[in-house]
Amino acid sequence: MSEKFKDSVDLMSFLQHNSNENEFFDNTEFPTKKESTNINMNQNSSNTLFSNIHDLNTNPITCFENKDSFNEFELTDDTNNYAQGPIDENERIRRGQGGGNHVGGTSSLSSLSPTTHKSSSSLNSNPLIFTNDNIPVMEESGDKKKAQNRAAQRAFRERKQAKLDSLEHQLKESEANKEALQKEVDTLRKLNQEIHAENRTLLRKHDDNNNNMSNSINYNQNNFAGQYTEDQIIEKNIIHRTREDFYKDLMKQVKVATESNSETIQNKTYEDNDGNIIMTIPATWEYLQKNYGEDIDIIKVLKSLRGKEVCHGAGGAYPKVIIDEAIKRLMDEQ
Amino acid sequence: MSEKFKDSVDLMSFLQHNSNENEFFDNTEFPTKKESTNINMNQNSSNTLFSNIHDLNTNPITCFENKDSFNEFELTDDTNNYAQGPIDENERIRRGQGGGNHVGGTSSLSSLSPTTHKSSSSLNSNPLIFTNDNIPVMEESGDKKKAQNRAAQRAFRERKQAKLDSLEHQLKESEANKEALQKEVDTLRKLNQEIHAENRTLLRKHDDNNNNMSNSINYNQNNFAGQYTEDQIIEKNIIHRTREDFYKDLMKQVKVATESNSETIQNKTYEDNDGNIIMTIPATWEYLQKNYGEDIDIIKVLKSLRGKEVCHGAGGAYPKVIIDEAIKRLMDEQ
DNA sequence: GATAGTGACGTCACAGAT
DNA sequence: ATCTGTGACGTCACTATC
Repeated sequence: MSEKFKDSVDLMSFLQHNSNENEFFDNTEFPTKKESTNINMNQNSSNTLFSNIHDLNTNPITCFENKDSFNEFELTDDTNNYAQGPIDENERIRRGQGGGNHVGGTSSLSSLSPTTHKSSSSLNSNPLIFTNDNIPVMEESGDKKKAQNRAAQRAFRERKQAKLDSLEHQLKESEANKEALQKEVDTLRKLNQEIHAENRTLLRKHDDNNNNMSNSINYNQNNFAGQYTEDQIIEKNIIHRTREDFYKDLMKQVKVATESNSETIQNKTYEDNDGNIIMTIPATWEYLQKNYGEDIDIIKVLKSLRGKEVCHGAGGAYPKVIIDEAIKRLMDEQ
Repeated sequence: MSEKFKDSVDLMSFLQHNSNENEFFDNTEFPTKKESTNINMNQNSSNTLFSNIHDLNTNPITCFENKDSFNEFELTDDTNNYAQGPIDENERIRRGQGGGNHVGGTSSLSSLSPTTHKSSSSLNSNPLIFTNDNIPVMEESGDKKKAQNRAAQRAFRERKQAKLDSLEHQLKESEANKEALQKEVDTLRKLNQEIHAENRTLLRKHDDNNNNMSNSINYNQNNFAGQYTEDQIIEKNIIHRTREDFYKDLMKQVKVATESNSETIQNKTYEDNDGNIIMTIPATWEYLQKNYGEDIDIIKVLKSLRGKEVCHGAGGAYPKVIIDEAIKRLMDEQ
């Protein structure tokens, strides 16, 4: 009963219902020996009541960590507000509900359970209040403890819920980011493919033209004797100019690449005759650093790669397959 | 009390504690009128007990949706397992705990609260069982309902927890994916830049050649009117030829550069504002390899250089002074 | 060593589904 | 009309922390 009305301000209604309730309680599982407890009960109830009113209403701020919790009880007075969201204190009172309906039992009874209950006796500073018969009536601080527990649980639940909400939000955001990134990857890949294709086309055309050119040169040669050297010269000039320009461009590229923090991997990465990607050691380093820099010990990988170099003039190179294998091994180890 | 031991199989211990408890319950808030309730109580308790044993133990599968819930009670028998994870049924019993400790009160009492309680009376098909005195003893289906509620709540909690776990897992995965995608984006972007630069170089080359060609074409044009279209065709061909040649040259040069291992160093070496030579890590590698490849353990040097990186977007670079110092140290060691 | 935090649970109210 | 799912809450046991 004290539990039942613990949070209730409605002392009058409690007192009103009292006699009737006693009628009912005749059939409780725990028959008590005598009377006089009625007075005790009332006394207890009011004690409990007041202590709880103090705990939960007059000074709720002490019970709750954040203002929200507090406002919960201050803002709303809608007693019909069952639908969603936290329930305000009035509503909680109105319902007189919750698992804690220890109807007809004082909290001290809990210490009587066959299970080991240390809390009631060990955790309370003033464990028991005695009537003049020296019969333990109730634990004042036991109820205090209960009030604390209630508040703690409430706060905890709120934190938990907030955490859950945040989690959900994070996930949503992460998924959105992922999608955006995936789109970007697709776009970039496509773009890459296009440019690459263009470059390849240029290359192929170049070869064709080369042939064309030599054909045409031959043709010219056939048709115009003596033009050989001139054609050659022109060709050379063109080549030469091309070379220089190329080199200039290359340098420019390198500069841009360096400045923009974009490395010149292509200089160190190539395909062998079978189409396997081969990376020189510097390229390997870059590759590792770029893609796994935070996650693995690059030097370890390089060490594990030692001796697996394929022939390469510049002091060793590794097939990308081998590198990836080594990375996988190392990551599996971790 | 029936609540207290609702889920308990330990009827004996309950009975043993019974008398003592009655002593204590003398001071409950709800003194009952008479005796004979003792028998009733036992009866009730056993009723309750059995119905709950049935609900929760002998036929637990009816209470829980999934096999996991069921196994919970089958797998573990560790009564000391407080630490984490769900508690098996034995543990639950041992504790005899939970909010539902309606000590000393039957569930029917809840309907006596001043708040409107419809459930007990309206939601139960067989609300009350009467003793031969026609005194309501307990609600058989009330307890049934409670058992159902317990099971439902338990299942719900488990689902909720599973959901939360899954959520966390999803988030983790999503984040990992995100990171991978981000890396891919970076890689692709870089690659794109490179290819694009290459493309641009090609195009510029092309334009240059174009100009060259068009000069000569113009010249030709000047000389041979009406050749315009043919010239255009030629121009196109020539342009292509030039491009291709350019590209070949590019490749050649790159190859030379790579083989001779001389060109690419400068790509990664630069001077800082004070004129100090700074080498990126790949540059360092090349530098070491080229100049000391046979004499020292490059990896050792790199290791000794660790942590001495200066700021460099591409993942670290070392002042040449530092590198040389490290080399000297290592050589002195040997 | 009192207190807060947390895990587990049971109870109730209520909304829907059946 | 009954059952199920869920939100809210309180209680207890235990741990961590100051």
